[in-house]
Amino acid sequence: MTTWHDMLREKRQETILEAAAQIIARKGYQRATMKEIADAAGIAPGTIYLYFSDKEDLLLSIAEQLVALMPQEVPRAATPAETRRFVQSVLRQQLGLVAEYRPFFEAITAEMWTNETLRTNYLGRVITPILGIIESFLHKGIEAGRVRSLDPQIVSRAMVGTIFLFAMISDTSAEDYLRSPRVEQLIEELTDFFLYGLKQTPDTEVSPA
Amino acid sequence: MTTWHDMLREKRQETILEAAAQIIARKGYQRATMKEIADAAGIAPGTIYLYFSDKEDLLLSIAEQLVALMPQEVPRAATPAETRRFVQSVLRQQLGLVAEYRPFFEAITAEMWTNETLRTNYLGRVITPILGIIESFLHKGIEAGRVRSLDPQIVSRAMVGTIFLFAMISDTSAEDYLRSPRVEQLIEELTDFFLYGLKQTPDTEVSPA
Amino acid sequence: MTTWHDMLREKRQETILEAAAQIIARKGYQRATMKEIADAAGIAPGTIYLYFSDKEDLLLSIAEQLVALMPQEVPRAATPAETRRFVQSVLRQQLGLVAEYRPFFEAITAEMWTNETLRTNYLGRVITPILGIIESFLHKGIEAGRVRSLDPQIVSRAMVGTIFLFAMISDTSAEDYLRSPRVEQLIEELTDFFLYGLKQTPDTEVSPA
Amino acid sequence: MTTWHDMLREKRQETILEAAAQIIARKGYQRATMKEIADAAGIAPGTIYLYFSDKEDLLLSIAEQLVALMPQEVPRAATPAETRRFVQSVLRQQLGLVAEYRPFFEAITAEMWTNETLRTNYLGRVITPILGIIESFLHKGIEAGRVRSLDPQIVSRAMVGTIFLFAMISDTSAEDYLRSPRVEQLIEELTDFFLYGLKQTPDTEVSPA
DNA sequence: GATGAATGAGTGTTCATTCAT
DNA sequence: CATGAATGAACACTCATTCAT
Repeated sequence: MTTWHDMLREKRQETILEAAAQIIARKGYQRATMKEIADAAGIAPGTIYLYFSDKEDLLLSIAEQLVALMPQEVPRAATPAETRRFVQSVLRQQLGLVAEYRPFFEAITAEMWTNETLRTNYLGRVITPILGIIESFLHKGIEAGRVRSLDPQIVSRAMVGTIFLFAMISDTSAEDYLRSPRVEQLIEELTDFFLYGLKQTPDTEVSPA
Repeated sequence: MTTWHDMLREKRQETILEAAAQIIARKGYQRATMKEIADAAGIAPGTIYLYFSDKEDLLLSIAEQLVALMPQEVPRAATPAETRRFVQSVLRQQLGLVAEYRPFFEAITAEMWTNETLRTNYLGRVITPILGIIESFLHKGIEAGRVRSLDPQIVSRAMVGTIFLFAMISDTSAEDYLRSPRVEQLIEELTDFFLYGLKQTPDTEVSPA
Repeated sequence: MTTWHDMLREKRQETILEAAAQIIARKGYQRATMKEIADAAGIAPGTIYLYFSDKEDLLLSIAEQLVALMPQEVPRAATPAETRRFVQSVLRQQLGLVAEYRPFFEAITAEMWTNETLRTNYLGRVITPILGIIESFLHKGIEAGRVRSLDPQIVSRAMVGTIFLFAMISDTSAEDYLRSPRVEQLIEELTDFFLYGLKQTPDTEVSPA
Repeated sequence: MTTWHDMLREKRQETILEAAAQIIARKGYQRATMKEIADAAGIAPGTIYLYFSDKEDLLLSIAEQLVALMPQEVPRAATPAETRRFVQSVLRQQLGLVAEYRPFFEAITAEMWTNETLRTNYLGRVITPILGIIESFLHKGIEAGRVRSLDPQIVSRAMVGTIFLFAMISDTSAEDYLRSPRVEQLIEELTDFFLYGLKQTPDTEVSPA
């Protein structure tokens, strides 16, 4: 077994990937140079090619990392109270991931618009699964009468869109919603909004915790 | 008056800008070459420089176009029924703009993540005003007791995030939500979601049209 | 006779040539643009081509102007006193020409080093004639015993080199030797130097005017 | 110690600089292309940029080479006979330098007329020091009564102008005065001319060797 | 004749990638 | 394995020249 050897190799790969994500997130894929990435990783440019086939591979590997991170499950919700818990879980999980792996998300987000391969991968393997989890939950909720009869496809996208926007503005603007304890307030407000909407109705139960 | 001459010049500028937006939206700012843009506009590369100082100017001018498009006003809402109308107006207006000027939005969106100048301009002059309009509406609604006591900053961002996501996936995926009549259904569903949330409550009035 | 017409045409040619010399002298032939020259001449770029075949032609025409200016004669010197007058005449004539047509000289001087055609023309038709006049004078002077037995080719070049250097530094540096009354002092000193050299000898007659 | 490595690097730099001087001397700075220079140096265009920041740097480095070459001293002259030796030394030294590094001189000479930076550097660091040495010598000579009372500023410029002209025509024309043994004759004649001038005087001691 | 908008060939420079050490 | 010097294709931009008006 070259276990020891393999671990070293994997460690080095990770170092490079982190450096790449950092640089690409900041400057964009096109503007990031292999030299810069190598410098940030503390190695020579040529060495990158011993671990990745080319620059594009670096980008796709960053996306792959995100894919690997994505949770396959979210706590099921069976009772009405769990609808709230589900929404909170999704928000907390996703916003938490973004906060932790921000350079990776940013690197991919910035590039996906104009890179077919990347978009397919990212949307298909990162976004779509989340949408699927949410949609699936909504379906069951609607069937069980716990959720109003809304189009799950549309509502799931609205929720992901919200997460997406907060993820993005948190870094690019001064409004850092993802730094705790702000993130907890954010989750609370969004949950409330998603559950009960804008409208004041006489008997809506507001945030029953 | 060289009105005729000026119009010709403006027309040409527009042609170039449209071609540039098209190409940049598809390939990204960095990958788009001046030659390609010139070809798409049906002119020689050098001609672009008679109308724009450089490639960057082309990009900023695309952003400027978007800025110019942004509406300064949205119908005020005074009565409960108008809360619905306001949400619908915002959605219809924004989704409509995106649908019509999609290449412009896409070109800027793709580049803004890694371009400080552009981001400042775009966020500050296109996104922030919309957020402001929504926030202001929510404030008044809350004061008037028409809207539940939610954080306007957060809710406005959730709504814009939703719009943003539909705008983006509409072109890049097979799911074209913005082509009528689907867009009308989308607006209806989102309005409903935003107004009343997910939760089924015994006496929530659902979509009273 | 299109005399009137021809004069107009010639006048316009001259205007363009002066503008060209001005710009080219300042920025160099390569850096000078046809647009700049046209602007300086108060016409449109295209118009230049009605008077000159191309940019190179402009340069060669400037050289041609200098050729036309060159005097064919310099006062003969027969008596000893006239040796001084000859040297003074050459200096005054050449330095005067340079002072008056400086842009033309500068434009050509800057470009001749790297332009075969120009160099051939300029050296052959402007410099060589002057050298010839001086050489011829020296020959006769030597034969007549008025001038020491020096190599006329070499001495004539030394004199022209001196003129050349003063012509050039007069504009480029702060040392403007060509502005009167300094030029008169310059001529006087140079004449003295050329006639009697550096060396203090007991009975050398110094500047007997 | 990367001494060996450093030497290789320096050698490569020199090769590029020589190629650049060659090409620029022949075609002029503007007309010389980086591709041509690279070809002449036997490398790829991109490689030049590993040694020089840009084309301008190449030109300034050529000038810098000349600056480095300039002698700081010339033999002092104390006795009358040494006046002759001083003049000869200056001529021999300067003409020798030019002959050896002609491409460097030509490249700079051709460009300096229209390049402010270059002119300042070249005149200030190459020409002015020589003028200073000559002027200083003349001053002392005049004080000591060995040299006639001439304006040192003017005479030094006349001498440098002479050197300048021979340097230039030697390559550009068919008259190659700088190839030995002609250069020795040139030095002899010029020394004689500078020391005693044109005028035949009854008792001037001619070239006492 | 005069114009100046349009052209498109030409060039400096960057940077992903290779490969001799 | 790691290096980093060398490569050369690619691209933004300039400007002499043309020609429809």
